[in-house]
Amino acid sequence: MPSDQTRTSILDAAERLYADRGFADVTLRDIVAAAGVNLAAVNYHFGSKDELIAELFVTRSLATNRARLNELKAAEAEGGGRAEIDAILRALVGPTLRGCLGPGNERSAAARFMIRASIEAVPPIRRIKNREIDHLRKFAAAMQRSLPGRNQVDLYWGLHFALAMAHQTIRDSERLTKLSEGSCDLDDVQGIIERIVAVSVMALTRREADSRASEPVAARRGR
Amino acid sequence: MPSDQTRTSILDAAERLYADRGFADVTLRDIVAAAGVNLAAVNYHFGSKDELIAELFVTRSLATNRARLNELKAAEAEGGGRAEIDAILRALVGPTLRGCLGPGNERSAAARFMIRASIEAVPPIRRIKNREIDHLRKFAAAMQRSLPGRNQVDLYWGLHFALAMAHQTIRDSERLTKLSEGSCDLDDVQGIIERIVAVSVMALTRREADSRASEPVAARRGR
DNA sequence: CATAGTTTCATACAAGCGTTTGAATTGCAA
DNA sequence: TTGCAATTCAAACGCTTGTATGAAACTATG
Repeated sequence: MPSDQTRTSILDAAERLYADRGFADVTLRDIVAAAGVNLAAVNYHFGSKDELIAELFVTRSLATNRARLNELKAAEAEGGGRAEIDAILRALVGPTLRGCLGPGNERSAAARFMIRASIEAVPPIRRIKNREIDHLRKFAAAMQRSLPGRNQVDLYWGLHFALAMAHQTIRDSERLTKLSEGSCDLDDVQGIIERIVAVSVMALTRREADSRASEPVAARRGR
Repeated sequence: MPSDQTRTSILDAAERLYADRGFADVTLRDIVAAAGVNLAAVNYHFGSKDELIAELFVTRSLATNRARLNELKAAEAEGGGRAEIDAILRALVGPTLRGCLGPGNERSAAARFMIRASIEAVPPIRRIKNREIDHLRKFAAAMQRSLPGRNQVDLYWGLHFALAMAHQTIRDSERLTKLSEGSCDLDDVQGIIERIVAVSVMALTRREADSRASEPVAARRGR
Protein backbone atom coordinates (compact mmCIF):
# COMPACT_ATOMS: atom_id res chain seq x y z
CA MET A 1 0.00 0.00 0.00
CA PRO A 2 1.47 3.37 -0.99
CA SER A 3 2.18 5.95 1.67
CA ASP A 4 0.55 8.67 -0.44
CA GLN A 5 2.81 11.24 1.12
CA THR A 6 4.45 12.26 -2.15
CA ARG A 7 1.10 12.31 -3.91
CA THR A 8 -0.36 14.50 -1.22
CA SER A 9 2.48 16.99 -1.10
CA ILE A 10 2.27 17.36 -4.86
CA LEU A 11 -1.47 18.00 -4.69
CA ASP A 12 -1.07 20.52 -1.87
CA ALA A 13 1.80 22.37 -3.47
CA ALA A 14 0.11 22.45 -6.86
CA GLU A 15 -3.13 23.75 -5.45
CA ARG A 16 -1.41 26.49 -3.51
CA LEU A 17 0.80 27.58 -6.40
CA TYR A 18 -2.01 27.55 -8.93
CA ALA A 19 -4.18 29.50 -6.51
CA ASP A 20 -1.47 32.09 -5.95
CA ARG A 21 -0.06 32.55 -9.42
CA GLY A 22 -2.47 31.07 -11.92
CA PHE A 23 -2.04 28.14 -14.24
CA ALA A 24 0.03 29.90 -16.84
CA ASP A 25 2.88 30.90 -14.55
CA VAL A 26 3.36 27.65 -12.65
CA THR A 27 5.52 24.88 -14.06
CA LEU A 28 5.94 21.33 -12.93
CA ARG A 29 9.37 22.29 -11.67
CA ASP A 30 7.84 24.96 -9.46
CA ILE A 31 5.43 22.42 -8.06
CA VAL A 32 7.95 19.71 -7.29
CA ALA A 33 10.28 22.28 -5.75
CA ALA A 34 7.53 23.51 -3.45
CA ALA A 35 6.50 19.95 -2.65
CA GLY A 36 10.06 18.84 -2.05
CA VAL A 37 9.81 15.88 -4.40
CA ASN A 38 11.46 14.80 -7.59
CA LEU A 39 10.39 16.12 -10.97
CA ALA A 40 9.45 12.69 -12.26
CA ALA A 41 7.10 12.09 -9.36
CA VAL A 42 4.29 14.04 -11.01
CA ASN A 43 4.24 11.87 -14.09
CA TYR A 44 4.69 8.77 -12.00
CA HIS A 45 1.75 9.47 -9.72
CA PHE A 46 -0.61 11.35 -11.99
CA GLY A 47 0.38 10.45 -15.52
CA SER A 48 0.62 14.01 -16.76
CA LYS A 49 0.33 17.62 -15.76
CA ASP A 50 -3.20 17.83 -17.12
CA GLU A 51 -4.33 14.85 -15.11
CA LEU A 52 -2.92 16.45 -11.98
CA ILE A 53 -4.94 19.60 -12.65
CA ALA A 54 -8.02 17.56 -13.44
CA GLU A 55 -7.76 15.62 -10.19
CA LEU A 56 -7.43 18.85 -8.21
CA PHE A 57 -10.43 20.36 -9.93
CA VAL A 58 -12.68 17.34 -9.66
CA THR A 59 -11.97 16.96 -5.95
CA ARG A 60 -12.68 20.57 -5.12
CA SER A 61 -15.59 20.82 -7.46
CA LEU A 62 -17.36 17.93 -5.79
CA ALA A 63 -16.70 19.41 -2.36
CA THR A 64 -18.10 22.83 -3.25
CA ASN A 65 -21.15 21.36 -4.91
CA ARG A 66 -21.75 19.16 -1.88
CA ALA A 67 -21.59 22.14 0.47
CA ARG A 68 -24.02 24.09 -1.67
CA LEU A 69 -26.44 21.21 -1.97
CA ASN A 70 -26.30 20.56 1.77
CA GLU A 71 -27.39 24.12 2.43
CA LEU A 72 -30.08 23.86 -0.18
CA LYS A 73 -31.45 20.61 1.22
CA ALA A 74 -31.45 22.08 4.73
CA ALA A 75 -33.36 25.12 3.54
CA GLU A 76 -35.89 23.02 1.67
CA ALA A 77 -36.33 20.67 4.60
CA GLU A 78 -36.96 23.63 6.85
CA GLY A 79 -39.68 24.89 4.53
CA GLY A 80 -41.24 21.49 3.97
CA GLY A 81 -39.88 20.97 0.47
CA ARG A 82 -40.08 24.58 -0.63
CA ALA A 83 -37.27 26.90 0.46
CA GLU A 84 -37.44 30.65 0.67
CA ILE A 85 -35.81 32.26 -2.36
CA ASP A 86 -33.24 34.08 -0.25
CA ALA A 87 -32.22 30.84 1.43
CA ILE A 88 -31.71 29.21 -1.96
CA LEU A 89 -29.52 32.04 -3.14
CA ARG A 90 -27.60 31.98 0.12
CA ALA A 91 -26.90 28.30 -0.42
CA LEU A 92 -25.72 29.10 -3.93
CA VAL A 93 -23.27 31.89 -3.21
CA GLY A 94 -22.50 31.38 0.48
CA PRO A 95 -20.09 28.45 0.43
CA THR A 96 -17.85 29.92 -2.23
CA LEU A 97 -17.82 33.41 -0.77
CA ARG A 98 -17.10 32.18 2.73
CA GLY A 99 -14.26 30.10 1.35
CA CYS A 100 -12.66 32.82 -0.70
CA LEU A 101 -13.12 36.00 1.29
CA GLY A 102 -12.84 36.74 4.94
CA PRO A 103 -10.33 38.05 7.45
CA GLY A 104 -8.24 34.89 7.69
CA ASN A 105 -4.60 35.78 7.17
CA GLU A 106 -4.37 33.36 4.32
CA ARG A 107 -7.53 32.20 2.67
CA SER A 108 -8.16 28.63 1.76
CA ALA A 109 -6.00 27.64 -1.16
CA ALA A 110 -8.75 25.27 -2.21
CA ALA A 111 -11.23 28.08 -2.73
CA ARG A 112 -8.79 30.34 -4.48
CA PHE A 113 -7.82 27.47 -6.71
CA MET A 114 -11.43 27.09 -7.77
CA ILE A 115 -11.63 30.76 -8.60
CA ARG A 116 -8.56 30.46 -10.77
CA ALA A 117 -10.09 27.45 -12.42
CA SER A 118 -13.24 29.34 -13.15
CA ILE A 119 -11.29 32.30 -14.49
CA GLU A 120 -8.54 30.81 -16.57
CA ALA A 121 -10.42 27.80 -17.89
CA VAL A 122 -7.40 25.76 -18.88
CA PRO A 123 -8.23 22.84 -21.24
CA PRO A 124 -8.27 19.95 -18.74
CA ILE A 125 -10.67 21.91 -16.57
CA ARG A 126 -12.86 23.09 -19.38
CA ARG A 127 -13.48 19.48 -20.29
CA ILE A 128 -14.83 18.69 -16.84
CA LYS A 129 -16.71 21.90 -16.33
CA ASN A 130 -19.82 21.08 -18.27
CA ARG A 131 -21.14 18.99 -15.41
CA GLU A 132 -21.62 22.22 -13.45
CA ILE A 133 -24.66 22.92 -15.57
CA ASP A 134 -26.46 19.95 -14.10
CA HIS A 135 -25.58 21.14 -10.65
CA LEU A 136 -26.96 24.62 -11.29
CA ARG A 137 -30.09 23.11 -12.72
CA LYS A 138 -30.94 21.83 -9.26
CA PHE A 139 -30.86 25.38 -7.98
CA ALA A 140 -32.95 26.57 -10.88
CA ALA A 141 -35.50 23.91 -10.02
CA ALA A 142 -35.53 24.92 -6.37
CA MET A 143 -36.02 28.53 -7.35
CA GLN A 144 -38.93 27.56 -9.54
CA ARG A 145 -40.54 25.75 -6.62
CA SER A 146 -39.96 28.78 -4.44
CA LEU A 147 -41.36 31.29 -6.92
CA PRO A 148 -43.84 29.25 -8.95
CA GLY A 149 -45.41 32.32 -10.50
CA ARG A 150 -42.24 33.73 -11.96
CA ASN A 151 -41.24 33.69 -15.56
CA GLN A 152 -38.66 30.95 -16.05
CA VAL A 153 -36.37 33.18 -18.06
CA ASP A 154 -36.28 35.69 -15.21
CA LEU A 155 -35.25 32.92 -12.85
CA TYR A 156 -32.32 31.97 -15.03
CA TRP A 157 -31.23 35.58 -15.25
CA GLY A 158 -31.51 35.95 -11.49
CA LEU A 159 -29.41 32.86 -10.93
CA HIS A 160 -26.91 34.13 -13.45
CA PHE A 161 -26.70 37.55 -11.83
CA ALA A 162 -26.29 36.12 -8.34
CA LEU A 163 -23.37 34.01 -9.48
CA ALA A 164 -21.97 36.97 -11.40
CA MET A 165 -21.91 39.22 -8.35
CA ALA A 166 -20.42 36.55 -6.11
CA HIS A 167 -17.87 35.56 -8.65
CA GLN A 168 -16.74 39.05 -9.54
CA THR A 169 -16.52 40.05 -5.90
CA ILE A 170 -14.09 37.24 -5.30
CA ARG A 171 -12.26 37.73 -8.54
CA ASP A 172 -11.76 41.45 -8.45
CA SER A 173 -12.00 42.35 -4.80
CA GLU A 174 -8.81 44.30 -5.22
CA ARG A 175 -10.40 46.73 -7.63
CA LEU A 176 -13.33 47.38 -5.36
CA THR A 177 -10.99 47.99 -2.45
CA LYS A 178 -8.96 50.48 -4.46
CA LEU A 179 -11.99 52.19 -5.95
CA SER A 180 -13.65 52.64 -2.59
CA GLU A 181 -10.34 53.40 -0.89
CA GLY A 182 -11.01 50.67 1.60
CA SER A 183 -14.48 51.78 2.59
CA CYS A 184 -16.04 48.61 1.19
CA ASP A 185 -15.28 46.02 3.83
CA LEU A 186 -14.37 42.79 2.10
CA ASP A 187 -13.69 41.01 5.37
CA ASP A 188 -17.38 41.21 6.29
CA VAL A 189 -18.26 38.09 4.34
CA GLN A 190 -21.71 37.64 5.78
CA GLY A 191 -22.52 41.24 4.97
CA ILE A 192 -21.42 40.69 1.38
CA ILE A 193 -23.48 37.53 1.10
CA GLU A 194 -26.56 39.34 2.37
CA ARG A 195 -25.91 42.19 -0.02
CA ILE A 196 -25.73 39.86 -3.00
CA VAL A 197 -28.72 37.84 -1.83
CA ALA A 198 -30.77 40.98 -1.29
CA VAL A 199 -30.02 42.34 -4.74
CA SER A 200 -30.71 38.98 -6.35
CA VAL A 201 -34.02 38.65 -4.54
CA MET A 202 -35.00 42.07 -5.78
CA ALA A 203 -34.02 41.11 -9.28
CA LEU A 204 -36.13 37.99 -9.03
CA THR A 205 -39.21 39.51 -7.45
CA ARG A 206 -39.53 42.77 -9.30
CA ARG A 207 -42.86 43.36 -10.94
CA GLU A 208 -43.49 41.65 -14.26
CA ALA A 209 -44.27 44.86 -16.11
CA ASP A 210 -40.70 46.07 -16.53
CA SER A 211 -39.09 43.02 -18.00
CA ARG A 212 -38.14 45.04 -21.05
CA ALA A 213 -37.73 48.71 -21.95
CA SER A 214 -38.64 49.39 -18.38
CA GLU A 215 -38.39 53.03 -17.39
CA PRO A 216 -39.32 55.88 -19.70
CA VAL A 217 -35.79 57.22 -19.45
CA ALA A 218 -34.49 53.85 -20.46
CA ALA A 219 -36.56 53.66 -23.60
CA ARG A 220 -35.39 57.09 -24.64
CA ARG A 221 -31.74 56.27 -25.08
CA GLY A 222 -32.21 52.99 -26.88
CA ARG A 223 -29.57 53.62 -29.56
CA MET B 1 7.59 57.50 -43.51
CA PRO B 2 6.75 53.86 -42.86
CA SER B 3 3.88 52.26 -44.74
CA ASP B 4 2.53 50.77 -41.50
CA GLN B 5 1.02 47.89 -43.40
CA THR B 6 3.06 45.22 -41.64
CA ARG B 7 2.44 46.85 -38.28
CA THR B 8 -1.28 46.96 -38.93
CA SER B 9 -1.60 43.36 -40.10
CA ILE B 10 0.26 42.22 -37.00
CA LEU B 11 -2.04 44.21 -34.74
CA ASP B 12 -5.15 42.92 -36.51
CA ALA B 13 -4.04 39.31 -36.53
CA ALA B 14 -2.89 39.43 -32.91
CA GLU B 15 -6.13 40.97 -31.73
CA ARG B 16 -8.22 38.42 -33.53
CA LEU B 17 -6.18 35.44 -32.38
CA TYR B 18 -6.02 36.60 -28.79
CA ALA B 19 -9.75 37.24 -28.82
CA ASP B 20 -10.47 33.79 -30.22
CA ARG B 21 -8.05 31.64 -28.30
CA GLY B 22 -6.75 33.58 -25.34
CA PHE B 23 -3.26 34.77 -24.55
CA ALA B 24 -1.88 31.48 -23.37
CA ASP B 25 -2.52 29.54 -26.55
CA VAL B 26 -1.32 32.06 -29.10
CA THR B 27 2.34 32.26 -30.04
CA LEU B 28 4.19 34.85 -32.06
CA ARG B 29 4.48 32.27 -34.80
CA ASP B 30 0.70 31.95 -34.92
CA ILE B 31 0.37 35.70 -35.19
CA VAL B 32 2.89 36.22 -37.95
CA ALA B 33 1.43 33.29 -39.87
CA ALA B 34 -2.04 34.82 -39.69
CA ALA B 35 -0.67 38.23 -40.57
CA GLY B 36 1.41 36.90 -43.43
CA VAL B 37 4.60 38.55 -42.23
CA ASN B 38 7.97 37.42 -41.04
CA LEU B 39 8.57 36.26 -37.49
CA ALA B 40 11.12 38.96 -36.79
CA ALA B 41 8.69 41.69 -37.76
CA VAL B 42 7.03 41.65 -34.35
CA ASN B 43 10.22 42.41 -32.51
CA TYR B 44 11.24 44.91 -35.14
CA HIS B 45 8.02 46.92 -34.96
CA PHE B 46 7.00 46.47 -31.34
CA GLY B 47 10.14 45.53 -29.48
CA SER B 48 8.66 42.49 -27.79
CA LYS B 49 5.58 40.36 -27.48
CA ASP B 50 4.58 42.12 -24.27
CA GLU B 51 4.79 45.53 -25.90
CA LEU B 52 2.57 44.31 -28.72
CA ILE B 53 -0.04 43.18 -26.21
CA ALA B 54 0.28 46.41 -24.29
CA GLU B 55 -0.26 48.49 -27.42
CA LEU B 56 -3.37 46.51 -28.30
CA PHE B 57 -4.76 46.90 -24.82
CA VAL B 58 -4.02 50.59 -24.46
CA THR B 59 -5.63 51.39 -27.80
CA ARG B 60 -8.81 49.48 -27.09
CA SER B 61 -8.95 50.57 -23.51
CA LEU B 62 -8.89 54.22 -24.45
CA ALA B 63 -11.58 53.66 -27.07
CA THR B 64 -13.92 51.91 -24.66
CA ASN B 65 -13.41 54.49 -21.97
CA ARG B 66 -14.06 57.25 -24.48
CA ALA B 67 -17.33 55.66 -25.56
CA ARG B 68 -18.46 55.28 -21.97
CA LEU B 69 -17.54 58.83 -21.07
CA ASN B 70 -19.28 60.20 -24.13
CA GLU B 71 -22.51 58.55 -23.06
CA LEU B 72 -22.03 59.79 -19.54
CA LYS B 73 -21.38 63.37 -20.64
CA ALA B 74 -24.43 63.26 -22.89
CA ALA B 75 -26.59 62.00 -20.05
CA GLU B 76 -25.28 64.65 -17.69
CA ALA B 77 -25.72 67.40 -20.25
CA GLU B 78 -29.29 66.30 -20.80
CA GLY B 79 -29.97 66.59 -17.09
CA GLY B 80 -28.16 69.86 -16.63
CA GLY B 81 -25.11 68.39 -14.93
CA ARG B 82 -26.89 65.67 -13.03
CA ALA B 83 -27.74 62.49 -14.91
CA GLU B 84 -30.39 59.97 -13.96
CA ILE B 85 -28.87 56.98 -12.24
CA ASP B 86 -30.11 54.57 -14.88
CA ALA B 87 -28.53 56.67 -17.62
CA ILE B 88 -25.20 56.58 -15.79
CA LEU B 89 -25.32 52.83 -15.47
CA ARG B 90 -26.33 52.49 -19.09
CA ALA B 91 -23.28 54.51 -20.08
CA LEU B 92 -21.16 52.24 -17.92
CA VAL B 93 -22.26 48.83 -19.19
CA GLY B 94 -23.78 49.68 -22.57
CA PRO B 95 -20.72 50.19 -24.77
CA THR B 96 -19.04 46.98 -23.71
CA LEU B 97 -22.17 44.86 -23.91
CA ARG B 98 -23.12 46.19 -27.29
CA GLY B 99 -19.62 45.49 -28.51
CA CYS B 100 -19.41 41.95 -27.20
CA LEU B 101 -22.89 40.52 -27.60
CA GLY B 102 -25.41 40.78 -30.34
CA PRO B 103 -26.61 38.90 -33.37
CA GLY B 104 -23.72 39.82 -35.63
CA ASN B 105 -22.31 36.70 -37.21
CA GLU B 106 -18.91 37.47 -35.83
CA ARG B 107 -18.56 39.90 -32.99
CA SER B 108 -16.00 42.63 -32.96
CA ALA B 109 -12.57 41.16 -32.29
CA ALA B 110 -11.72 44.35 -30.44
CA ALA B 111 -14.42 43.82 -27.86
CA ARG B 112 -13.69 40.14 -27.41
CA PHE B 113 -10.04 40.99 -27.02
CA MET B 114 -10.89 43.33 -24.18
CA ILE B 115 -12.88 40.61 -22.48
CA ARG B 116 -9.95 38.26 -22.73
CA ALA B 117 -7.74 40.96 -21.32
CA SER B 118 -10.06 41.46 -18.43
CA ILE B 119 -10.27 37.73 -17.79
CA GLU B 120 -6.76 36.46 -18.21
CA ALA B 121 -4.90 39.49 -16.90
CA VAL B 122 -1.55 38.72 -18.45
CA PRO B 123 1.35 40.71 -16.89
CA PRO B 124 1.77 43.48 -19.49
CA ILE B 125 -1.93 44.22 -19.22
CA ARG B 126 -2.07 44.04 -15.47
CA ARG B 127 0.52 46.77 -15.34
CA ILE B 128 -1.64 49.13 -17.37
CA LYS B 129 -4.91 48.19 -15.81
CA ASN B 130 -4.66 50.27 -12.69
CA ARG B 131 -5.59 53.37 -14.62
CA GLU B 132 -9.07 51.94 -14.98
CA ILE B 133 -9.69 52.85 -11.37
CA ASP B 134 -9.47 56.53 -12.21
CA HIS B 135 -11.88 56.01 -15.04
CA LEU B 136 -14.42 54.27 -12.80
CA ARG B 137 -14.04 57.02 -10.25
CA LYS B 138 -15.67 59.39 -12.70
CA PHE B 139 -18.72 57.15 -12.77
CA ALA B 140 -18.72 56.89 -8.99
CA ALA B 141 -18.70 60.68 -8.83
CA ALA B 142 -21.56 60.95 -11.31
CA MET B 143 -23.55 58.43 -9.30
CA GLN B 144 -22.95 60.44 -6.19
CA ARG B 145 -24.27 63.55 -7.89
CA SER B 146 -27.28 61.60 -9.09
CA LEU B 147 -28.09 60.07 -5.70
CA PRO B 148 -26.70 62.59 -3.23
CA GLY B 149 -28.49 61.02 -0.31
CA ARG B 150 -27.05 57.55 -0.74
CA ASN B 151 -24.40 55.99 1.38
CA GLN B 152 -21.13 56.12 -0.53
CA VAL B 153 -20.32 52.51 0.23
CA ASP B 154 -23.61 51.43 -1.32
CA LEU B 155 -22.74 53.36 -4.46
CA TYR B 156 -19.45 51.54 -4.82
CA TRP B 157 -21.16 48.21 -4.35
CA GLY B 158 -23.79 49.13 -6.91
CA LEU B 159 -21.13 50.12 -9.41
CA HIS B 160 -19.29 46.92 -8.68
CA PHE B 161 -22.39 44.77 -9.12
CA ALA B 162 -23.35 46.44 -12.38
CA LEU B 163 -19.94 45.74 -13.83
CA ALA B 164 -20.06 42.22 -12.43
CA MET B 165 -23.32 41.39 -14.16
CA ALA B 166 -22.23 42.90 -17.45
CA HIS B 167 -18.87 41.26 -17.35
CA GLN B 168 -20.11 37.81 -16.41
CA THR B 169 -22.83 37.94 -19.02
CA ILE B 170 -20.22 38.51 -21.67
CA ARG B 171 -17.75 36.08 -20.20
CA ASP B 172 -20.00 33.15 -19.57
CA SER B 173 -22.87 33.65 -21.96
CA GLU B 174 -22.41 30.06 -23.03
CA ARG B 175 -23.26 28.74 -19.60
CA LEU B 176 -26.43 30.79 -19.40
CA THR B 177 -27.48 29.61 -22.82
CA LYS B 178 -26.95 25.98 -21.87
CA LEU B 179 -28.57 26.33 -18.48
CA SER B 180 -31.66 27.99 -19.88
CA GLU B 181 -31.62 25.75 -22.96
CA GLY B 182 -31.66 28.81 -25.16
CA SER B 183 -34.60 30.53 -23.54
CA CYS B 184 -32.41 33.43 -22.38
CA ASP B 185 -31.95 35.47 -25.53
CA LEU B 186 -28.37 36.71 -25.64
CA ASP B 187 -28.88 38.41 -28.98
CA ASP B 188 -31.26 40.92 -27.42
CA VAL B 189 -28.47 43.19 -26.25
CA GLN B 190 -30.66 46.14 -25.40
CA GLY B 191 -32.88 43.89 -23.32
CA ILE B 192 -29.87 42.61 -21.42
CA ILE B 193 -28.61 46.13 -20.82
CA GLU B 194 -32.00 47.18 -19.45
CA ARG B 195 -32.10 44.10 -17.27
CA ILE B 196 -28.73 44.85 -15.75
CA VAL B 197 -29.50 48.53 -15.38
CA ALA B 198 -32.83 47.78 -13.72
CA VAL B 199 -31.29 45.41 -11.20
CA SER B 200 -28.47 47.83 -10.48
CA VAL B 201 -30.87 50.71 -9.95
CA MET B 202 -32.82 48.58 -7.50
CA ALA B 203 -29.63 47.69 -5.71
CA LEU B 204 -28.73 51.35 -5.46
CA THR B 205 -32.10 52.70 -4.41
CA ARG B 206 -33.25 50.06 -1.94
CA ARG B 207 -34.18 51.39 1.45
CA GLU B 208 -31.32 52.11 3.85
CA ALA B 209 -32.65 49.88 6.58
CA ASP B 210 -31.60 46.57 5.08
CA SER B 211 -27.95 47.25 4.43
CA ARG B 212 -27.05 44.38 6.75
CA ALA B 213 -28.75 41.34 8.21
CA SER B 214 -31.77 42.43 6.26
CA GLU B 215 -34.62 39.98 6.27
CA PRO B 216 -35.55 37.91 9.28
CA VAL B 217 -34.95 34.74 7.30
CA ALA B 218 -31.52 35.99 6.42
CA ALA B 219 -30.49 36.59 9.98
CA ARG B 220 -31.62 33.13 10.95
CA ARG B 221 -29.13 31.20 8.86
CA GLY B 222 -26.08 33.30 9.62
CA ARG B 223 -23.75 30.36 10.29
C1' DC C 1 19.18 -12.48 4.46
C1' DA C 2 17.47 -12.53 -0.08
C1' DT C 3 14.36 -10.95 -3.47
C1' DA C 4 10.55 -8.86 -5.88
C1' DG C 5 7.83 -4.78 -6.28
C1' DT C 6 7.30 -0.06 -5.53
C1' DT C 7 8.92 4.44 -5.35
C1' DT C 8 12.52 7.97 -5.91
C1' DC C 9 16.20 10.10 -8.27
C1' DA C 10 19.49 12.46 -11.60
C1' DT C 11 19.57 13.10 -16.10
C1' DA C 12 18.32 13.44 -20.81
C1' DC C 13 15.17 14.39 -24.61
C1' DA C 14 12.42 16.57 -28.16
C1' DA C 15 9.62 20.36 -28.89
C1' DG C 16 8.27 24.98 -28.55
C1' DC C 17 8.97 29.51 -26.99
C1' DG C 18 10.54 34.69 -27.60
C1' DT C 19 14.35 36.87 -29.31
C1' DT C 20 18.54 37.97 -32.11
C1' DT C 21 21.39 38.16 -36.06
C1' DG C 22 23.21 39.53 -40.39
C1' DA C 23 22.41 39.34 -44.96
C1' DA C 24 18.95 40.38 -48.69
C1' DT C 25 15.55 43.43 -50.37
C1' DT C 26 13.00 47.49 -50.83
C1' DG C 27 11.94 52.52 -51.30
C1' DC C 28 13.23 56.98 -51.95
C1' DA C 29 16.34 61.18 -52.20
C1' DA C 30 20.14 63.26 -54.62
C1' DT D 1 21.71 55.64 -61.56
C1' DT D 2 23.93 55.75 -57.15
C1' DG D 3 23.72 55.56 -52.22
C1' DC D 4 21.68 55.11 -47.86
C1' DA D 5 18.37 54.09 -44.60
C1' DA D 6 14.34 51.41 -43.58
C1' DT D 7 12.36 47.09 -43.83
C1' DT D 8 12.00 42.12 -44.61
C1' DC D 9 13.73 37.63 -44.43
C1' DA D 10 15.65 32.80 -43.29
C1' DA D 11 18.05 30.90 -39.93
C1' DA D 12 19.68 30.18 -35.61
C1' DC D 13 20.18 31.16 -30.53
C1' DG D 14 19.45 30.18 -25.68
C1' DC D 15 16.09 28.92 -22.71
C1' DT D 16 12.14 26.60 -20.64
C1' DT D 17 8.64 23.36 -20.97
C1' DG D 18 6.44 18.55 -20.16
C1' DT D 19 7.79 13.96 -20.53
C1' DA D 20 10.70 9.69 -20.65
C1' DT D 21 14.46 6.69 -19.11
C1' DG D 22 17.06 3.54 -16.45
C1' DA D 23 19.53 3.08 -12.42
C1' DA D 24 19.36 3.59 -7.36
C1' DA D 25 16.95 3.34 -3.00
C1' DC D 26 13.51 1.80 -0.31
C1' DT D 27 9.84 -1.59 1.59
C1' DA D 28 8.07 -5.70 2.81
C1' DT D 29 7.37 -10.59 2.17
C1' DG D 30 9.38 -15.30 2.02
